[in-house]
Amino acid sequence: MKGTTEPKWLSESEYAAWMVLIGLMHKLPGALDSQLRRDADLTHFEYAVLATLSAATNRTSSMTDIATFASCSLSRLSHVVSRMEARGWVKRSPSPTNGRVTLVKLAAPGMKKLSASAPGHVCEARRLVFDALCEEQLASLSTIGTAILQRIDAVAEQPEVSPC
Amino acid sequence: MKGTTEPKWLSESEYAAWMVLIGLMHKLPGALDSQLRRDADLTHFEYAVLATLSAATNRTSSMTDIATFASCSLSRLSHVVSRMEARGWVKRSPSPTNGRVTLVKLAAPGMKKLSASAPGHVCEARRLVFDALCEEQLASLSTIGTAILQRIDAVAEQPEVSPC
DNA sequence: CAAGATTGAGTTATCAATCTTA
DNA sequence: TAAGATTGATAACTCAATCTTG
Repeated sequence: MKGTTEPKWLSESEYAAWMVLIGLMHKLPGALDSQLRRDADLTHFEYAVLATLSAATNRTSSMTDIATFASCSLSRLSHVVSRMEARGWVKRSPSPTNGRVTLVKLAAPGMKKLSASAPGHVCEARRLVFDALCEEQLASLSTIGTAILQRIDAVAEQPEVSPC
Repeated sequence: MKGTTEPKWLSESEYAAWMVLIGLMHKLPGALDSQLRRDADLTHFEYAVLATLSAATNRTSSMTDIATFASCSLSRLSHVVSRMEARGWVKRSPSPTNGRVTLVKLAAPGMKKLSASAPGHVCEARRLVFDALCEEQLASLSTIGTAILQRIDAVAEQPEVSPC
């Protein structure tokens, strides 16, 4: 795909893109956490969980489904949901139709928390990302990001197979 | 810039791009960590520190400069460098020209560790990212990422100023 | 036994306070 | 006093082990 470049190492343009991507990966989460922590006493990950639930049917979702949406391990989610439940934002209950499944429901205080923090967070997203991009770049970002995510998901299935 | 969209909320295309970006932020670090932990008993962040030092003049750099390159806090870096020093990978010493500055030098075992783990890591980078993109997308990724990083750095300077 | 989820132990990150030197 | 860096306490994450249900 990249012509005749040596496959084991990165080309100059690849290296440049890699550095940018790594920098983005390290800085964007921190920047989002900063704003939410400062203004709403909320982790970006907690925000993501609240947002996922608010968009779900009946504001309820299973642990596994939330973990899929939020791109995290079930273990991490379980710890976080425990803290959120202790704060009264969500409520856990076993699924009536499948005893193995835990359903998480967004409670009123959690919805209130989300509503209160959403405008500031959206504003920060606009400041950090969308104000910097034109329509074309926005579409490009979606396409490129989606392609990479597909790779990550595919590799997660077969981590041991090394093509090198 | 986005025409007549309501500034407080995201448009459909913005929302789609945002979800992709968040997913990427959550998954890519984990994917890189997985490969390095499994194959080299190394965090991606530790790898980044080693790589930064290997590229520096005399394989030596100040804490502040490393933190800038690796996009992290000085505090986090200090803890990590302590662990790396305990493993014999790097060595700290006060700067002879400025007593406030700590210089970190990449030691032979650290260089060996980096050399041993680099091919596998580069391979994973290729698998996850570059194999999925054409030349044009690669360039686009650099441009877009750079634009966002500039915003993040600018906001980091003036976090309290909210334009909403 | 496998899927869904939880737990606890150990590790790493974050925040605020501190220390030293220019 | 501010820059550069470190430290310790607290909080969060990761991994492996475990538990329960289908």
